[in-house]
Amino acid sequence: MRDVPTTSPRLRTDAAVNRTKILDTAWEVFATEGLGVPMSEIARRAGLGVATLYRRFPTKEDLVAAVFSEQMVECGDLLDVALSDPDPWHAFCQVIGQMCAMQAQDRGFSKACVTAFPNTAQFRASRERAERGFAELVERAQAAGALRRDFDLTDLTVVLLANSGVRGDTPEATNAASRRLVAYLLQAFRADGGAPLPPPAAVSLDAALR
Amino acid sequence: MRDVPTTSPRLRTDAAVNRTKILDTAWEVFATEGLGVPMSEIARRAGLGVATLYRRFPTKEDLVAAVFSEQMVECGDLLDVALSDPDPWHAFCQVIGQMCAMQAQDRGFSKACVTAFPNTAQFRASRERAERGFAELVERAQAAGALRRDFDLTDLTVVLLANSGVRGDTPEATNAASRRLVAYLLQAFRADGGAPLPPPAAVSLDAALR
DNA sequence: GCGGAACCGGACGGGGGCTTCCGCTTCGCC
DNA sequence: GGCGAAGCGGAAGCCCCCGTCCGGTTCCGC
Repeated sequence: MRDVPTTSPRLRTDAAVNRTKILDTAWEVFATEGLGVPMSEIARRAGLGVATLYRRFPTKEDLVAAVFSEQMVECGDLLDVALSDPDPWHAFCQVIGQMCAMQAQDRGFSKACVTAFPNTAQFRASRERAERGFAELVERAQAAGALRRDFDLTDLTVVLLANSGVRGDTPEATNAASRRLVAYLLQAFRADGGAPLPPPAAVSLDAALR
Repeated sequence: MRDVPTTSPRLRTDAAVNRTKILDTAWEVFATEGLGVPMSEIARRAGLGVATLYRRFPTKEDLVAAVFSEQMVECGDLLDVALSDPDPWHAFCQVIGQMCAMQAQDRGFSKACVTAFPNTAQFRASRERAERGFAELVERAQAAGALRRDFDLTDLTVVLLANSGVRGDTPEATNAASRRLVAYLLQAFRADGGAPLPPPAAVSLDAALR
């Protein structure tokens, strides 16, 4: 999937290996440190020269888009699973929860969602598919009387943006805070209410942004 | 208040005027464009040289901290008002709503909350005062049976972080999204539930980050 | 094996932002 | 009004990061 971007004239074997190395390294680094990491650093960690990165991905944005596109596909898959769930409310909760968990665990993903990424065709496609799937899910959950009727599709964006802002001192704290937020929100999304919450998250305002 | 940081040997009148100019300009620019704006740009808009900024505020962080400290005081005042409200739940909602509104209207404020600001004494003081006040408010609201008992003080941080992540294409969209989020969260914080929501916010994932 | 093309890596250029330096100006006390 | 100190402005220094260039190396078809 990742070796055939569009209509590549087939990469030389060593180049293909390096491309994978770059993608894997970038994925890990972006997830851990965020998108602010220099290209040279990624090259260094991948054990390659900078030129190799730029030959494969002409600009940094291209690299980020490539890494991010994998995540977007993951989101789509996640939605497909949810759509085959017989319980619409359970499916709805799963989707929200898992997307937010992905965001919380991957610093780059959050930023990537918000920053400029409208340039890849594949990206647009995945995204529209996800939106359609989510709309279907919402409709089902509302029809079942589980989801409040004034829930709007744009609320998904609000949730994702809000969740992207949540960040703790450690990955664990971030996850905990995200889970806490999601639990509150799902509570609010429910037509009725009343469910136990996960433990409070140990985050502080002093948490570093980068 | 702003002319006597700690134990200043009294500023020359022109210098004091310029200091105010800097502070006002910085406040406006940070609120509008965020913290990413270069020092030179702030100097230009204030009609001053760069050196003047740096003489008054040795580092950019100092300038941001100075601007932000005014906001923090505002937060404290806001809490005092709430503490004199006879209805604890109403007061609680007001505090959450107003703090989030401040954040939503001021791009710099959100970032400033999250980024490094532990360095000013005045800042620490304001903040601790705010925390104590909020704790008091929470206790009252819980005693009145309006706020759920498993609400934790750290949830305020989660709310503020989440709200700081919400950002639309326009200031209006940002405000709308923030209001929407807050309404959902307050709904979830309530011991029971069920209240109408403000209209959905017209934000998109394509919203620019800076 | 061998030749050419694709590939690799480190050094280099360009730009932008934070911060400092220096000669000139302005204020305010006497 | 005069003089010293504080203030001012713009230019220059420094560092970091994106993106490019060139000489050497490795792969792959024949």
